[in-house]
Amino acid sequence: MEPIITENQFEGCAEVFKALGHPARLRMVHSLAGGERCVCELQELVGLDMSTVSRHLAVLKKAGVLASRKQGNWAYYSLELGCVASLLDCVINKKQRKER
Amino acid sequence: MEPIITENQFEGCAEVFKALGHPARLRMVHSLAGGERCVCELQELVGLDMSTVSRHLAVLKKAGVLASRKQGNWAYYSLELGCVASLLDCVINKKQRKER
DNA sequence: TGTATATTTGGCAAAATATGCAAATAGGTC
DNA sequence: GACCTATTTGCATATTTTGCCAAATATACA
Repeated sequence: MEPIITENQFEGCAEVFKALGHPARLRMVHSLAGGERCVCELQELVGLDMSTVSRHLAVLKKAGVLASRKQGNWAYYSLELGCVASLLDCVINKKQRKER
Repeated sequence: MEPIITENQFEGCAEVFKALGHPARLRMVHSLAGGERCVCELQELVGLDMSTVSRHLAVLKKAGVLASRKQGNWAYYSLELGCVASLLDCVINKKQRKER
């Protein structure tokens, strides 16, 4: 009953973690855990160039972390991989407990 | 009661995810979830140069994911951030459900 | 002391990533 | 149609990551 993890699964999984492994992207994901936002809101949140934000969002979408929909001129992003929200809590709590 | 996440927390958290965001590192972490291993065992697992494995392990240790102890000639690494094991399961299960 | 083994570190080249600016898209409005 | 706005894409550059080889460490053993 050992669940065997294939190389493909490791790679897909690593892609998710890699996508989360950037402060700006993590901050945006955390914000999106509270509901969908448009790119301009996220841009204001992280304070990077709009084009840079757009690229970060593309990374997260490609990894399967986010979904997006277009409405008029705006693009709205939302959390697709729901468990990511608890991942964040988990890591923050663990680290916290150690650091103080 | 809103838990405010500081910039430092985001960065520490991102460092953890970043450390997990590489297939070889993820594979080693998954193996270490089953108990501590020496570097040579992990080297065999991932099939990279020993020096490369050592550096990967250093990344994980720096992020707080792994701990290490030295005994004789051998260095043993073990999982320090326990929740990481369930993170992996969480992401793999989510992705799996979507892909097939 | 010398030798063997496990691990880490220094150096380097190739590849990937991050970022901003400018240009291209796409969808609105007049 | 022309114009405005939000977003994405092309390009250039700086930085980081990855991987190996070779050298340095450290520890055990004879």
